[in-house]
Amino acid sequence: MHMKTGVEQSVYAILLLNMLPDKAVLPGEAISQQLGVSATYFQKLLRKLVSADLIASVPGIKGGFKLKKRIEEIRIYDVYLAIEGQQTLYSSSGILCDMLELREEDRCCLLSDLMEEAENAWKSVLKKKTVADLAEEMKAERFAGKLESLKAWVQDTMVI
Amino acid sequence: MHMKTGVEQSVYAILLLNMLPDKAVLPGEAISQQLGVSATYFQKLLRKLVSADLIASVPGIKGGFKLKKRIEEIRIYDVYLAIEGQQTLYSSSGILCDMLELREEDRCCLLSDLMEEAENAWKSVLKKKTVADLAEEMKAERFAGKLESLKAWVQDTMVI
DNA sequence: ATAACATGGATATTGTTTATCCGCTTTATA
DNA sequence: TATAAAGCGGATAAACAATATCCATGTTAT
Repeated sequence: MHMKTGVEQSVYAILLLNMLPDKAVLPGEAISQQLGVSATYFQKLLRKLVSADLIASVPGIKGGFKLKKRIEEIRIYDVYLAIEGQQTLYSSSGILCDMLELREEDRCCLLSDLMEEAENAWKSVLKKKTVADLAEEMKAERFAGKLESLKAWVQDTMVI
Repeated sequence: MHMKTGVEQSVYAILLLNMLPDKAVLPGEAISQQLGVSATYFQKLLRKLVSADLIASVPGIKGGFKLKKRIEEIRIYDVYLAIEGQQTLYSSSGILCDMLELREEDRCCLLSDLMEEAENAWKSVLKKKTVADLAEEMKAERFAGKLESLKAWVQDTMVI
């Protein structure tokens, strides 16, 4: 039971895209190179972010990706949902139904309600924080110098 | 990202063991047969419950498993922990460290704190409920008849 | 027309979970 | 004291999910 690495990668990709000036885009390959992850696979994840309407894609030469929403409007939960999908953390395998010889419709799993509550508690924390909050944290002094290099890289790499 | 099926199986196994009179045990094979799961694999899970001190095992002929703690003292969280282990739901892959060229020791993952908080929120729900609470819910009328059959099966199958 | 990009499907690789097998120890009982 | 039935632990296989690659296609600036 472990969160996919794509969630972390996506959050940082979004932070990169946020450094773009208006109208500019960043090619998928450049992003994955900066993140240090598999380019071909990360393209698949970028697709999921597009489907979730978090980022937009521009095809053709001078194409790439850019934000579709402002980072203030992108919760960590939204990124999680885009990458991991709707699947719940727990789903009953119906053991109790089988043991008690009840029909599935009777919803006889004793754990479902609790697990749902737990998952909601978990999600609600992810809903509290936006990518903008993280961008704010990234302004800390200890990052300052390196952050400038990163912004410079974006300026160099973006296409307009 | 999905919880192992062993957690649900273990909870119901514990509920079965709770139907045993003092001194009696239930062989692992009988338990897995009742649950309708793979016997050889479920033995491994039973071992984890033993290691976690939730149940006790008795070797030799007339051996088997019985509860070590009262179900009032077994939280769903304890079962989860026994089966899934200490591994956290999220762990940083250090992407930001790499991008900003910082050392790992600088703990520069922006998500870690949030994810830890979310996981704690999740766990705290699992800590609120004990297996005894579920045993109580199982007394509902709609289960009544079948529950008696189950208890009868335990009486028939247990060894003393 | 061409080159650089995203798209989507098919497929391979890797890792984790689930499942099996076997040789071992333990213990009640014949 | 031999035996049978149980748990124990290590090695290994099978099934599944996550990660990664490849390729044919569509789009667009030059």
